[in-house]
Amino acid sequence: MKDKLLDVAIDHFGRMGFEGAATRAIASEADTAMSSITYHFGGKEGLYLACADRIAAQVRDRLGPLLEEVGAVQDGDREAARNGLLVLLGGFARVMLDPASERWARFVAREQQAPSEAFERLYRNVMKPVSDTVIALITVARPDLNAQEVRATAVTLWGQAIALRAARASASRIMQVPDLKAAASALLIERVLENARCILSSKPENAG
Amino acid sequence: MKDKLLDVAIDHFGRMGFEGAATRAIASEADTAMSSITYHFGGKEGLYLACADRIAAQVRDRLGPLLEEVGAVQDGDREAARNGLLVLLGGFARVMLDPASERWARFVAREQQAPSEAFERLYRNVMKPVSDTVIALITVARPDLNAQEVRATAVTLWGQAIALRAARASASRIMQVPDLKAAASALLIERVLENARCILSSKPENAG
DNA sequence: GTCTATAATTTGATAGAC
DNA sequence: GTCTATCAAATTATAGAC
Repeated sequence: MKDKLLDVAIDHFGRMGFEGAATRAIASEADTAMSSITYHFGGKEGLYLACADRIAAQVRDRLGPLLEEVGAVQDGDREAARNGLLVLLGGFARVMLDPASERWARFVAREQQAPSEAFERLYRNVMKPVSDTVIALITVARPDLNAQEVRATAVTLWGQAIALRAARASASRIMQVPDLKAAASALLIERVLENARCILSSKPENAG
Repeated sequence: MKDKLLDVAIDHFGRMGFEGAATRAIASEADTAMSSITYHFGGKEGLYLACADRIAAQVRDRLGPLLEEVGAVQDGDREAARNGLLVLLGGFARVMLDPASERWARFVAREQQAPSEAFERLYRNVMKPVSDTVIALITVARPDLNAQEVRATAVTLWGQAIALRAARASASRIMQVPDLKAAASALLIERVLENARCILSSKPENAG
């Protein structure tokens, strides 16, 4: 029952925000009484934070294997770093385009715009582990960039994929399709990776 | 008074969503009575749609001059198309990083995740004019891409800049700064443009 | 653990004075 | 145009039965 409440709550909070979502409506859709929320989570705010923890756990399950796969890369092995980044970025873009990410992505998008304690948990449990790996790989792939340039590259590189979810309504209109189904998604991922190859291969005179 | 109500409403709707925002609180912060909203906008929903129109007008004022500046590019003039795109993308990224866009960006971000009639108005009045120009320019700058690849490139290219606002909380943490002030912003814009140069200059064997 | 019943607030809309 | 007063409905939290 806790899990069902959380799934429904993530959807409601994502669609209507913390204030807009009604615990009564959440409980009702989860086929239980509103007071179950008080019992399990202590109240509306406890439920909200538990949603963040659940999202973090789900995304970790999905990206964790990829993170381990690209794990450690030898210093100076640009080719390996580049390939690792492409695997990671491709996987991330697929998650962003996956219909299953729609529900929790709304929740995360709100937290990005107005971060609360829930964002702290999301950042600590998912975003930071991913970005640490990405930064390490870019440092190897682009030895010509200084530390801050590497971080800025991480932001812009991943931004391409983030926007596929964050600006999804615009993206599907620009692609002239009612929704980002298989064909359009494949094309977008291909572009993200093609752009990434170009970005990560710059300044080849320093290459290894 | 209408304008003051709209400014406050954009902020409240952006922060708490349509359901979460309270007309009473909006009116109060605008130093007027709640019934003013009924009088001027017919109700909560009328106020919400008027917010979208106001945002569209503001962004148009800001991007309009740039759109005209890069306006028409000769077919085959890759250099001009590339430069126009860099001007446009740089201007757009600056808007995304501008603290002034924070308020209305929250409103737009919500509409991207769960589009309503308000998104229609935003798309028609701002996003489409911009994307039409971008697509035309990319078509010239990258003659090796087919029509759908051009559109996908527009999405990913602009995605870099969109994420600077849509994932701002993550971006500032990754850049290790409390907020994206001048120094970090300049670095991010520089990276966006550098990446864009790389992406737009690919396949130079077809170049002009 | 789950439920019903209820208390205390808050909400959007509206009527009507000025 | 702007205000106050008021209504019906919906909100969260809580008490207490089972």
